[in-house]
Amino acid sequence: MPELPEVETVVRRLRPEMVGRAFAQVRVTWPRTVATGADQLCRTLPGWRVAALERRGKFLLFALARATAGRAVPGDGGEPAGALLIHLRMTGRLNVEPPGAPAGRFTRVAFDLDDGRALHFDDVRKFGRVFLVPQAEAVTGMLGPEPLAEDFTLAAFRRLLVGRARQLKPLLLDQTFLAGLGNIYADEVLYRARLHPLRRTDTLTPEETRRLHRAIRDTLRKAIEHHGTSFDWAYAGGNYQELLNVYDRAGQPCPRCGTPVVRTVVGQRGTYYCPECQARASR
DNA sequence: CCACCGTCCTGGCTGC
DNA sequence: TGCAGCCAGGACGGTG
Repeated sequence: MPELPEVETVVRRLRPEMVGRAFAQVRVTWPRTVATGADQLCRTLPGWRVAALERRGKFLLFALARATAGRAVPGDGGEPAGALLIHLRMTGRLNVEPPGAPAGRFTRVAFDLDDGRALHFDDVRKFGRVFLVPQAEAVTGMLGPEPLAEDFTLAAFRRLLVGRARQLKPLLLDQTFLAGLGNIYADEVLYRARLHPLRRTDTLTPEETRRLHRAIRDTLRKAIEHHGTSFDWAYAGGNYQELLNVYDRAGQPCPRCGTPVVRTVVGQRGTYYCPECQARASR
């Protein structure tokens, strides 16, 4: 499922195709996909140009500007459109289709572009969401910091943990704590940091906190580096697994010590870890 | 403040 | 071979 590295990969792939393009007609085949209202999206988006495409957490963020007057500020003067945001959730995919391409079986929203092509939002499970808002912050305002941002330092991470007493796994999945980690990378981060998923933040030693901070950044950076290829494999059902140390590897040997990887459920989520490397108590 | 549960969805898997 | 039933999982809202 798309987490920060996958979304980053999609953004990098789409950016050269989308920036500068203007939206024409929008077609919605599953209205609930559009969290801010399908009718409003279809009415409002045509005529807006993509000024920039960024990632915030697991959101794709299309910053909009008026297609005609280059000076218009999105969201200014009560303008109804300013930012288009898309969250892929479990199975969402975005592709730029050539002119005349028909909507696929799972296409939920089709955005026609001014060059005749179309951006298709396909989503088998219909969990993905599209937002059109005057200000992106209306959607992203609740998110915690970007784990790969320069200012997400060890000191900043320590400050984030002050006064909290939470299990590590649910904490890493909490987007208001930190933006971008999902179930796969949360497990991979904890494996790399050699910390048990149920360890509580208030029991971490300074050294363990340092390891966790480093593991978050290293795991995500490495995943982004490798995602030119692995992302496609994941969706093609290929051996995406080869990049993963513990996720979905129950019973297989830990790459570090050979102990069989264990699967449990933490906070309703399948959770994989090495019972030897990630012992419950600190050591 | 924190944990836990139900909801949304459907392809793919399991088991008979 | 066919099919019923279950599962995964991100985010959110409600409850304890």
